Amino acid sequence: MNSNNNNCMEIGGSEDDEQMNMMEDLRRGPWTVEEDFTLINYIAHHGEGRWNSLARCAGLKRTGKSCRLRWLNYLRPDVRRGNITLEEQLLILELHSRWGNRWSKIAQHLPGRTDNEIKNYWRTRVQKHAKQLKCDVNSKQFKDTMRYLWMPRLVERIQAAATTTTVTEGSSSSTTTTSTATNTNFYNPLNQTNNMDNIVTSQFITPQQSHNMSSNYGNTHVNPSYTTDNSSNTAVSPVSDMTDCYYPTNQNPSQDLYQSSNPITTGFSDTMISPTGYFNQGMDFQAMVDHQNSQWSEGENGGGDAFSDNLWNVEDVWFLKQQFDM
DNA sequence: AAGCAACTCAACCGCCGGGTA
DNA sequence: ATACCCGGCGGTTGAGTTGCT
Repeated sequence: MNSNNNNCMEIGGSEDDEQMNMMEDLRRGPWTVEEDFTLINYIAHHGEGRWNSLARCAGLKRTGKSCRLRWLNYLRPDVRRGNITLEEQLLILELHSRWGNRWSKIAQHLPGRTDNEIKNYWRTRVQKHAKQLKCDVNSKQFKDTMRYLWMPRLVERIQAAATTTTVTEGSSSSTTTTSTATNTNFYNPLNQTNNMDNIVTSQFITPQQSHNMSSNYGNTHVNPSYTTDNSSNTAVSPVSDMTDCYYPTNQNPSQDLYQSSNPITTGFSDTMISPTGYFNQGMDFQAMVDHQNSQWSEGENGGGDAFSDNLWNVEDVWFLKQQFDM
C-alpha cells in the first residue's frame, strides 16, 4: 500500500484541506467520470491512504476527504448497491436498537454497505414513519414498535420469501443470492456477531459491475455504477423496503410476539414487558389509519409503490389500536 | 403539460480522536 | 507536553428524480 509515489514528492501532509483550498481551486460537487477513473487508476497502482497527498499526486482537484468519500462510498469494488434486502433491514433495525446512530459500526456488519447508505436509509425510511406516527424516532414507543412489530414481521416476510424462493428455484438462473433465513434459528440477537454474519449472505456486487463505467462515458458527470439495475442482487424481495410490511397472513399479528421464548424478542436489551404498556402515549394511530386509507384508496397493488413504502398494514394498525385502546 | 411537493442519495461540513514530530 | 495533521464519523444539505394534482 502506498508503496511508491514515483511522480509525486511526498509532501508529508503539511497542508490541510483549507490550505489546499487557498492554494488551488478545488472542485466540488458531483464527480465526473474522468475524476472517477483517475482516482480508481491511482488507487489501483498505489493503494489507498494519505488521502490529501493522494489527491494531489493523482492530479485531482479535490480534497483528500472528498476522494476518500468517493472511493469508500462509491468506487470501491466491493461496494454493494441496490435495494436494502429484508435481512439487511432487519439487521439495521437490530443493530441500531443496540448501538444507535453508530452508522459506521452498523455498516461493518453489512458487507458492501456504506455507513452513508445506511444512514440515508434510516433517515428516509425509518424516520419518515416515526414522523407518521408523530413520535420521536428515539422514543421508547417507537423503538418498541420496531422491536415488537416490524422486526417480527420482517422475519416472517424473510421466511416467506425464502420459502417462495425455494419453490420457484430453478426458474430463475440469475438469482445467485440465497438466504439462511429459512433456518429457524437464523435470527437470534443473543448470538450477536456469529449469527449476524450468517444473516447477511447476500453477494457483493462484482468489481466488474462497479467498474463498468465505459458505457457511460458520454456524460460529463455521471454515477457510473448505480445506474446498473441491481435488482437481481436483491436477496429476497425486489421491493426490499422494510416499510413494505404487507404480509398476507391470516394469523393474529400479535400472536407469539411477546413470548419470552420467541427468538425475535429474546435478547433485546430491555426488560421484556408486554408492549401493551408501551404503546400508550404519543402515537397517532388515527393519523396512521387515515394515511393508510388514503394510500390504499390510491394504490390498488399490494406490492406497488404506495403500499410498499408504507410501514403499516391493516393488521399492524389494528393491532396497535387494540393495544392502545386497552 | 406544467407546476408543485415529496423523496432519494451523493456530497459536504464540522468535530473529534489518534498518531506523530 | 504540545501542536499539528489526518482520517473517520455523524449530521446536514441540496440537486436530481419521481409522483401527484
